[in-house]
Amino acid sequence: MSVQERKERERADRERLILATARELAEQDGWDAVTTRKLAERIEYSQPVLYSHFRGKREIIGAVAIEGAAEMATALRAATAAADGPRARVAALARAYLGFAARCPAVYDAMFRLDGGLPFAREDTPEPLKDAFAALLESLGDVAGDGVHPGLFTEVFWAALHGVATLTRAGRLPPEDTERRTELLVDRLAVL
Amino acid sequence: MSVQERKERERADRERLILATARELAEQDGWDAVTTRKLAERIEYSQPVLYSHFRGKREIIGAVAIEGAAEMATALRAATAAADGPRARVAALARAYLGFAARCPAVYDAMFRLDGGLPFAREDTPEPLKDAFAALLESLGDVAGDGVHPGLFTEVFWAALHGVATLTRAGRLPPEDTERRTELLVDRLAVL
DNA sequence: CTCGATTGTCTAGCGATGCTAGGATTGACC
DNA sequence: GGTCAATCCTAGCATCGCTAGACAATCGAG
Repeated sequence: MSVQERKERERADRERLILATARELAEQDGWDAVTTRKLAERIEYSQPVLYSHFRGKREIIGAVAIEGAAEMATALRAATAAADGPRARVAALARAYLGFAARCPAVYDAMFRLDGGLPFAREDTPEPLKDAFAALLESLGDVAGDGVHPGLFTEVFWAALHGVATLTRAGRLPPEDTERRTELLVDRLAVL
Repeated sequence: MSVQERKERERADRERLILATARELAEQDGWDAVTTRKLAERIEYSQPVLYSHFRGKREIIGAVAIEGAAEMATALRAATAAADGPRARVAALARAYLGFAARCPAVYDAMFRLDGGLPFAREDTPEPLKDAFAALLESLGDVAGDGVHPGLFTEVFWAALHGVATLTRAGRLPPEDTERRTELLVDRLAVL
């Protein structure tokens, strides 16, 4: 069975290579620049090989989104763990979220802007996506305020962060005032 | 000079037809379905005619965005004018904004999600875009709270609405609780 | 060790896309 | 009516995501 195992391992390696390369290309020049041809050339295989791993480009985006969700979750938890006091924790969360969006715009797009064919806000939502939301909920649930459902509050806070992130990157909001915007957001939305 | 005038009039008519058709197609099946071929066929001209009016698809999207901004501005002003009291006015504004985004998703995408080649948040930003922001500012400036710059507050409120609108339509947020989310947003962000 | 069968990979190509060059046709003016 | 410029269309380019079918490598049975 060792031959089989080696093959499976190699296949898994190649799949990781595909995702890493796709991500690299996307971060460099955006997802439109991630063509199946360019991707295939980079991994030194022909195009059809990609389709033996993923149904198509959409599924590649979806896979990157899941990867990214896991990373975001740990980034958020790391940021909030280092802060003390609810105010500082929420502020750290917001900064970490926007920092992730600014640092990895392609991954962020895969997660929240593009169609990766993933189910959201459902039972069959992939675990990493649920967990990323859970990471938000952990810090935001406490500051939802009386009579406000923590999940709903988290959704609203998340949406506000998402709006700032996307509008900023799309050039709709000047990036200089990001810090003041997050301060305002934290101070107004969170009940401390 | 009457011949010239007629020609210019016909040209302007055709340009309006192009935009209306593009918008119709986009609202039906999304902007990806708005191909230059399909668009040309619908207006009963050949493809190159489109390029005598617009530099390309991007510029068509930009033109639709400008149209949409004007409509959104009037929709927002109509909604806020009918409300009395600052709380009701802000709530009406939020509802009108999200209503517009839900009713005209393609136009909304053209305005805030896609690349229409338009400059934003600058001096040379097209007037309708500035005016749409002004429409937001008119109702939100009063509830920014002491010591908070009205423009900054408007940006944040807008970003929050934008986040709710896009995440909802992308299937990231269940649409049922939209009303509760806007209530929360209004109550927390606005200083009454 | 040989020889089918299976697995893996690649070449080549399909239908679409946005966009454009260059020829044809129309229509205004003298 | 003839000339010329403006107008429009046919045809095609490069590129896209994706796939069929040929080819080569590998495996297991005799």
